[in-house]
Amino acid sequence: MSEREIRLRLPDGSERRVPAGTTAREVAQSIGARLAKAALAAKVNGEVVDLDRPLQEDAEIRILTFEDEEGRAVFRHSSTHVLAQAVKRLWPEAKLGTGPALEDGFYYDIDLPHAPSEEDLARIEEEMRRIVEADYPIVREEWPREKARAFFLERNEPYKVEIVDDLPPDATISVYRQGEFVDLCRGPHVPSTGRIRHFKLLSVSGAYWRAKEGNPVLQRIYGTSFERKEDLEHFLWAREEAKKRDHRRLGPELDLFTFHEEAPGFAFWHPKGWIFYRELERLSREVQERHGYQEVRTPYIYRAELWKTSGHWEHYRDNMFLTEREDEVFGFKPMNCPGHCILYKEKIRSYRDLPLRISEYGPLARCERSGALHGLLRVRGFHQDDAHLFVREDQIEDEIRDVIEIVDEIYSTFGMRYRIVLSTRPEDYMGELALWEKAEAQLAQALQSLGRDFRLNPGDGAFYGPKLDFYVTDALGREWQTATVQLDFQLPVRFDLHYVDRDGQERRPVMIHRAILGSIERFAGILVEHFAGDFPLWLAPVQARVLTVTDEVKGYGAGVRDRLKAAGLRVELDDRSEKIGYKIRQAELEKVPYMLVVGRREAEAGLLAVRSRRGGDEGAMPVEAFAATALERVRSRAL
RNA sequence: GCUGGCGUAGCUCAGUCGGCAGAGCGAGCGAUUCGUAAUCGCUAGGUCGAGGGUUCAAGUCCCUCCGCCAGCUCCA
Repeated sequence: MSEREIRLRLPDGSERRVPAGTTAREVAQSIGARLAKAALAAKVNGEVVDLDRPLQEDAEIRILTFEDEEGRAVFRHSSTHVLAQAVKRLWPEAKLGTGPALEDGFYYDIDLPHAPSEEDLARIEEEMRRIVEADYPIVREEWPREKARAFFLERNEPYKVEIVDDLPPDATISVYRQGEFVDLCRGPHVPSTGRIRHFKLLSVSGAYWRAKEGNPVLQRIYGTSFERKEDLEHFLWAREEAKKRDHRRLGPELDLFTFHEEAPGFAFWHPKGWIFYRELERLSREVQERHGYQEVRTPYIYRAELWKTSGHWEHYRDNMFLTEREDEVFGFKPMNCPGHCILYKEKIRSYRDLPLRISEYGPLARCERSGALHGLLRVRGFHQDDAHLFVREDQIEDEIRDVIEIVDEIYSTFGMRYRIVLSTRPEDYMGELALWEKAEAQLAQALQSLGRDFRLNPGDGAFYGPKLDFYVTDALGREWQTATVQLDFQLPVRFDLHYVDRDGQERRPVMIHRAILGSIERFAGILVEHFAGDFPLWLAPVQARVLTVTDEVKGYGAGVRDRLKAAGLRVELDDRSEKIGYKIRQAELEKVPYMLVVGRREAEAGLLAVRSRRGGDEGAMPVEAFAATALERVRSRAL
């Protein structure tokens, strides 16, 4: 047998020669014992494979560990097999569906006679622990189609049989074996069950087989797993913490907003919540005015004719609130763009008028399906920090750069980081190919010129234009899609928009839909959770509360409150005949940033004693000195 | 919209086998005049989500609807 050699290129650029047939595991071992121990799978020429896969050709290879997104996916995927094995041991009649990895966990859809209870989950976990202890090797086998089909048929796994039957004729059919358990699976997997040491089953819900209504409902068992115990513990802590700061609990508790069944999907903003909401709008207006945006307010109900022109009638009608009057159908606007197109058309536009930036904070309504509603995060009635930019083709790049600067200004104010995803032309695109390519190049160029990393999501754009989506990360590490920049080549055609170019010719502008906070309602909900209701001073509905120690200083307290109010702070007075500790406790629970204690000492010296929610007792100071510091924090929107 | 679960005082929850609707917190009133996270006492507070049914009797059992929750789905 000839000892053929192959060349492997490692991520650090180095190259090494090994005999053909060397496994990824052996490569990892040759790199280092630590890496070999951490190795979960390997990425060979872009394909994620088992560590035991023999390498036959020259390749780029990367050993995947839990630090890699793909490594985690393999780890979680193997976790689902441990889960499935445990369930099959406890309920042999269970029929397995599919069990993929999620971003921070996994699930397995299983046909069980009854929904597993909390106790059942505990039993499954116990069984999983035994499987992990046993440390079964996870072994890949490739089978002929008929063998796989017969095997799963015989084991009474109709869903698996269905998957086998649906695989393309030329597909390699692989199964993975661990102990007595065999699952149809493309893989790859971690080397043995002993790797899945730290896991937790989280919840159960129903899910249709293959996500198709009408199909049988399987029990979807959710769980998560980590390589390190601390990471699992941190994950579970963050989950608990998320529950605690759920905006649906904190909102009413802090008297910000409520929901009522009389108007599902629409928020009632209370006085305190509305102060917070308006501060968000104010920030948006400030930034956008500086960037040359012009705010307008357009109608919220239009004749159906308008929605036919815009294409919403065809594509979005199911999500619209429609109403009929005098034999005519009207629709409440789900978006501002058609109204802004009407504004654009009012005049003949010159190339000099562009870019034209029209912003609006008006009410929007989308009839989200009842099951989709979720506090402020998914509502039917909302407002966006919306704007439509009408630009020449050659202005796209500059304009995108300007939008990204706005995004920066706004998100840095909240101390939130974000990442950008560029989605490009889908298969069913409309419009000219040349325009698409030019626009996509400008989007990428804008990002590159600002030195921004971004992920490419090829083919995920809308049929009318490519887009940028922004995902912000909150204090618990959760990601939220908020800002979006959407190029639109179709609406200008539908509304027959044009401008007169330098040469006197009429040309088609490109429209850019963009929102930075997105739905302000939704963003408000995200912020409540991000700050756990503990808002920075500029957002706090009540910025300071004057607390009197005894009744004899009521008058002084009222005076202090009035002076601070006059200075421009949002201040309340608590002069009830309660003990100071009680008043402080209450103010703390209401998350008031500054508690200003006034007793006889302060009254005599003309001072106030500052206690800040974050810093505790900060000592006494003159009223005006406090006002000046506080106002400066508000002005700078300090965190 | 679909699957499953839930709905009792402002909030959190208890309510057994169908047999007089409860607690804590909060609220109101009164007393207390106190120095950095809970002073004491008294009082009020309910269409048990809505409608229908079974029963001598329904918070409890059955049906329909509404809302909420976990998912699915959707997200021109």
